[in-house]
Amino acid sequence: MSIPSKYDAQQVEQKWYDYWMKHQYFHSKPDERTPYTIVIPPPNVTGVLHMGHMLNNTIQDVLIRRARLMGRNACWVPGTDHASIATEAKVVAKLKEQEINKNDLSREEFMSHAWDWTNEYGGVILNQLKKLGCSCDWERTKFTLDDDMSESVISVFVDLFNKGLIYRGYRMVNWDPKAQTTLSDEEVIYEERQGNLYHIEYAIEGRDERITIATTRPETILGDSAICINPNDERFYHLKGKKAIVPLCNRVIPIIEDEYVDMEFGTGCLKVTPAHDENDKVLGDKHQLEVIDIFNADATLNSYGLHYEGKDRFVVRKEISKELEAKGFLIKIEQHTHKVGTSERTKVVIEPRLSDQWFLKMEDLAKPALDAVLKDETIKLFPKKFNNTYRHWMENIRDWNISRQLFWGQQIPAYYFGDGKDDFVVAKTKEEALKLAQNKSQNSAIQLDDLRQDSDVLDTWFSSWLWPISVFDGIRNPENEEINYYYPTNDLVTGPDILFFWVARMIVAGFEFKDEKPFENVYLTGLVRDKQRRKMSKSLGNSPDALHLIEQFGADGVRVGLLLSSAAGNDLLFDEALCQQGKGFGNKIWNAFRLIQGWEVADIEQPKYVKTALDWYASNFQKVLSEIEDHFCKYRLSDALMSVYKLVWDDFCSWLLEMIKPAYGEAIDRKTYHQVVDVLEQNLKILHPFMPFLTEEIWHYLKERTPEQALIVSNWPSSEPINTSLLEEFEFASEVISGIRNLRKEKQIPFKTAVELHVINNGENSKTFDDLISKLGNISTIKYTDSGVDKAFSFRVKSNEYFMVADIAIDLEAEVSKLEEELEYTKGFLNSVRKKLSNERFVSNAPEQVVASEKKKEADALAKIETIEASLKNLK
RNA sequence: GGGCGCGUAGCUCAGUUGGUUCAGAGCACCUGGUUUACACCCAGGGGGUCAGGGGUUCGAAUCCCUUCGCGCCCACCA
Repeated sequence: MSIPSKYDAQQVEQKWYDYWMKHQYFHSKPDERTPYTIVIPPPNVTGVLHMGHMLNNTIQDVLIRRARLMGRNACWVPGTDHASIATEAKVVAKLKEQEINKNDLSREEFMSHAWDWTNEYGGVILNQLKKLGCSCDWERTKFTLDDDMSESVISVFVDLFNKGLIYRGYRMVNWDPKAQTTLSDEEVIYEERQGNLYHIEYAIEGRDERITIATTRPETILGDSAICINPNDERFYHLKGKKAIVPLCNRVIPIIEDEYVDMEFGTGCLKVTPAHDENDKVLGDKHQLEVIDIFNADATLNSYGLHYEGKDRFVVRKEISKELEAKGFLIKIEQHTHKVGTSERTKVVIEPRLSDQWFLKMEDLAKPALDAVLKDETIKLFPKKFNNTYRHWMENIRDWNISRQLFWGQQIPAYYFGDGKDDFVVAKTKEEALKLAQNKSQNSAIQLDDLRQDSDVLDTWFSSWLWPISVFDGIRNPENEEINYYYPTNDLVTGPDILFFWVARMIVAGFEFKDEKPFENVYLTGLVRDKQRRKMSKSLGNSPDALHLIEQFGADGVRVGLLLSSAAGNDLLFDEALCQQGKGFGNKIWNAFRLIQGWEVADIEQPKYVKTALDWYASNFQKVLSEIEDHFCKYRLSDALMSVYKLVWDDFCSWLLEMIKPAYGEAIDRKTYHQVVDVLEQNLKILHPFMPFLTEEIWHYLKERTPEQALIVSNWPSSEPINTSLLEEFEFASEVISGIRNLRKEKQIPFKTAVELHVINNGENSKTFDDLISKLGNISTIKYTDSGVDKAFSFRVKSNEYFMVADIAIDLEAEVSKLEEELEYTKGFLNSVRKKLSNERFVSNAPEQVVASEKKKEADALAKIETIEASLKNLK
C-alpha cells in the first residue's frame, strides 16, 4: 500500500464518515453495556452552522467518542428545534418578499408556508455537523414539532393544568409589537438608553393650581387613571383627596396616596397608567383604578389616543411633547438614562401590556431543581461559578408565561365553548374536550363545531424543556425500555446564555415528569468571539464560514483549533491560526506515521537501548494518560488535548522516535518495529476523540482491519503501573542531552562531529540511558572518571560534572570567566538558602518537608561549588 | 441600585488547601540548523514588581483590606 506524502483531509474525512455510517457505529440501542447519553441542544431547524455550534458540537463529539472507546454504549441524540418566534419571524420576512402579509393568511395557510420552509432549509445544519465528524445517532433525529414530540407537549400541558399549575391570567406581559406576541421575561433584553424625563403639569380640579409629574413616556398620559403622591410628603398635603385633570384629554382623575412613591425622585409625584406599566398596574389594583389601554397590538394609538389615533408610539411621543409644550403643560425636559426592554428576536422596544395569557406556576416546581444543583449536587455545573447565577434565578423564579400569539408551534389545547371567563376546558383532543365541555356546562347539546380552540401556541421552550425525556418517548410511554435505559442522560453541553431558558427548565421537567434529574453534568461553553473580543454575529459579519474552515484545515484541524483554547465557561477568542496549528499537528502525526511505515524491517537483533526507550515511553504514556483522565473528569478539554498534543509531539516524535530510529540507510529489527506500531496505536486511541478522521486513516494503514476492528470502536488504553524511577532517570538523561546540545551550539561543534563525554559521577545518575545519551548527543564514548579533564568544555547536571572532549581549540579565558560566573551565582544561591535556614522561626514553624528540601538545596549547592572550583583549578 | 467573576510573558490562558510542579504552558518572537519523516520541521534562547497600594505570616500570585481597570448576571425607581 503506497502512502501519500501529503494527507488529504477532504477525501479521507468523507471516506471514513461514510464507513462509520455504513457500519452503524453511531447507532445505539439498549444492551447490557452501561449507557453514555448526550442529547444535543437542538439548533434552530432553519439555522446554519456557526462557530458556536462548531465548538459546542466538537466538545460533545469528543465526549461521546471517548465514552464509546471506553466501552460505554454511547448514544448522542441529534435534532432540531422549531424555535417558534425566531422561525416565524424568518417565514414572515420571506412571505413579505413575496408580498404576502401574514395577517392575510389563515393559520393553516401560514403553517403550510412554514412547513415548506422547514422542509427546504430544515436539517441543513445537521448535515453540516456531519462534516465536522459528529457521531450522532442519526436514526434518532428528532424535531420538536414531530407528531410524537407535540403529543408529549400537549399531554404535559394537560397534566399540569389538571394539577392546577397552569392558569389563565389577565396580566401585564412583555409585548413585542412587531411580532405581535408576548415574550417571556428571559426574552427581553434590557439596554441602557439615553432618554428624556418630561416634566408635565396637571391642573387641579377646582383650584388655580397645578401639580407637576415626571415621566419618560409622555404619550401614556392619555391612559392615566390617577396621580400618586407619598402620604408623608408635606409638599402635597393640601392636595389629598383632590382631583387632577389630564392635559389634552381633560379626563378627571383622582390624586391617590401610596408610600410606593419615592419622594426624592423626579418631582416626588407620579402619574399612574395601569395599562402600560407593571408598577402602575399594582397601584391600580390596590386603589381600584380604571385601566385604560391606549395602544393597538402594533403599538399605534387606539381611539383613546384622540387625534393621535393610528400613529406609532414614538411618533406620538415627539408630537405630544410639542403639543404639551405649545399649550404650556410641558415645563421641562431633563436628560435621563434608563434601561429599556427590547425583544431578543425583533429588537423592538417591548411594551408592557395587559392581556389574557397562560402561565405556569413555577415556585413549587423549582424546589427540587434548586436542591439538585445546590444542595444535593446530583447535578454538577462546569464551571462551578454558574451555581450562583443558577441559585439567584431559581430563588427568584416567577410564573412562566407560556403562551405566544404565533402560529408556529403547538397550539394550546384549551377549548372555549361559551363567552364566559371560565367557559373553557383543557384536553388532549377535541373529542375529549367535547365531553368535558358538555359536562362542565351541563349542556349535552354542545357540538364539536361549537368548540373554539385557543389560538395561541406554546412558548418554544415549553417543548424543549422536555427534550431529554421526549426524545426517548418518556412522556407518552413512561416505562418504555429506551427511557429506562438512557435516562438520565450523562452530559449536557451548552452555552451559559440558555442556562435559564433551557437548562434550568429541563431540570424542573426532569423532576416533575420523571422524578429524576435529566443529566448529571452540565458543561457550559464560552461564547465564541473574534480576536477583538466581539461576539460573533451575522450582523457584524465577523463569523468565519464554518464549512469553509473545514475545507481549509480539515475537520480534525478545526476541531483541534477550537479546543486548544476553550476552557469551560471561558469565552473563546477564535483565531484561524489555531486551526492552522490543528492542521499542523495532523501533519506531524501523519509524518511520524510515514516515518515508521517507511522503515525497512529486517530480522536482526534489537539494540539494547530500545527496551529502555520503550519502557520509558510506556511509563510516560501512563503518566500522561492519568493526567488526561483527570482533565476529562474536570471537563478541562483543552488541557486534555494539550496533554495529548505534547505527548505525541514531544515525547513520541521528538524523543522516542529519535531514540529508536535506525541510522540512515539501516534497517530496523522486526521486534522494535512491531513494538513501535503498538505504541503508535495507543497514541491513536487517545487522539481519536479529538481527531477522528486522521487517526482512523492511519489505523487502517498500519494493519489490515475488519470493520469490527475500526478505531472508533476499539478500546481506550487501560491503565498500567508506572515506573517512576525510570521516569526520573530519563529526566536526568534529558538534561544531560540538553547540556550536550547547548555546548555544541555554543562552541559550534556540529552534530556530525562525534565527541567523547567524560563524567565525574557524584552518585546522581544511573547508566541506564547512557546508550541513548550517546545516540542523541552523538557521543563516541562515555567515560567515568574521578578527576576533571584538561582543556575540555564542561557542564553540570545536578552534582555531576560532564566534560566534552572534542578536537577543538578552547578559549581558556572565556571558559574561566563562564565558570566564575556560575560559581558566583551558586554562592549567592547558597547564601539565600542559608539565610532562610538560619532563621529560627522558619526552622521551627515550617513543615519538616520544606526544611528538609532547603537543606538538600544547601548540600547540592555546596557540592556544585566544589566541582566548579575543581574545574577552575583544572583550567588554570 | 444589588450580586458574581476577572486583572499572571507580546497574545490566549494554567497555577487546587499559603511552602519543589511557583513563577508555568501553548502560540508569537529571536538565534542557529535543510541531501538522512515533517521548514506545517529540528535544536536553543530572551521575555513577567503575578493591575497599584497596604496588612496578616517565618513565608503571599495564592488569605484580608483598599484603589484602579474590565466583564457578566439580576432589579419596577416614574
